[in-house]
Amino acid sequence: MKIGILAAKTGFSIQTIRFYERKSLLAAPERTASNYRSYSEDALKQLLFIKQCRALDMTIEEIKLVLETRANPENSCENVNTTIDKHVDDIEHRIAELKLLQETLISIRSTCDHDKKVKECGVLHQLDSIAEACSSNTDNESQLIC
Amino acid sequence: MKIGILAAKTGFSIQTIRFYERKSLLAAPERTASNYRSYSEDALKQLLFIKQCRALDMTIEEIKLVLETRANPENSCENVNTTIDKHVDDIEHRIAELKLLQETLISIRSTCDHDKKVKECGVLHQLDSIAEACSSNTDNESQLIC
DNA sequence: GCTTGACTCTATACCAAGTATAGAGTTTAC
DNA sequence: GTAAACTCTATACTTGGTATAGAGTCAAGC
Repeated sequence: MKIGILAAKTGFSIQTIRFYERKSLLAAPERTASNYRSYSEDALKQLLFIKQCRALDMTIEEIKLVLETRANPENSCENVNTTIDKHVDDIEHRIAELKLLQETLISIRSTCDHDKKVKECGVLHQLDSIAEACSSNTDNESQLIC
Repeated sequence: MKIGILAAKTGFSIQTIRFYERKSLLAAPERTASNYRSYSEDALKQLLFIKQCRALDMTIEEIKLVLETRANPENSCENVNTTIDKHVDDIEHRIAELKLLQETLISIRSTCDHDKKVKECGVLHQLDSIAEACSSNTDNESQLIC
């Protein structure tokens, strides 16, 4: 199967498939006489597996590790689980951060109703006054937003 | 004030300050006779303002827009508000995505207790079987995880 | 006057995870 | 035979910085 078909079947772009090959996430396939890549069904399965991992936001390095672990059925799957656990944790932190940011944004946004001029804009004044406060406070480390 | 002092006062690294100058986020400062950058208090305030914006996850292009808008007090502040609104929206979507991902990860993770072998690992089986299912289903668009 | 260390300068390369392009060759359909 | 569609390699670009090399500058101590 040529790369265009594989791309259509997996939903990856042709460039991304070649990129994964360069990154050793996907083995270099056979070539035709005219140097076109020729993929097996296994390559398709591998790419779909990779797709699941990417959908779970794993990095390429992490996926490489999972693929290596998976290659030997007698291996312990411990580091696969560790990878998943780490992600669950990371995502939890990220959600917390985003929620805080969301609140800050909404709070700032509430200080300007609509279509005012710059000099009257509560949003800009907020941003300025926080900056001012940080400027006069030399102890940057202890502040949330500075 | 030299760049090292400015870096210490703002919490940005020296490289980042020079990077912002290259990106036209910060005006090129005066130079000393020996070609060292020499910053004013205004540059400090500008950087602290930029810091607030970055803390709100604005991109450099967005910050540039806000700075340009801010430069003229008679301007309408509408696009500043639009920028903030867009961010609130983006973050909401991102949080929803992450929550879904979190659930998927936890669900997959629950299929492997601890220190099993690869061939018995529920996590790997899950990843595989989703990939299999996607492989036999040609209608990729309508599926959540494929 | 000389050296040492701390500071700054420019230019360039690197990170992740791809995307986009140019320019060349190949295959397929009519 | 030719045109469209496909593939190839190589390279540059994206974002928001970070890290390095190699050179120049400045202040302090001897």
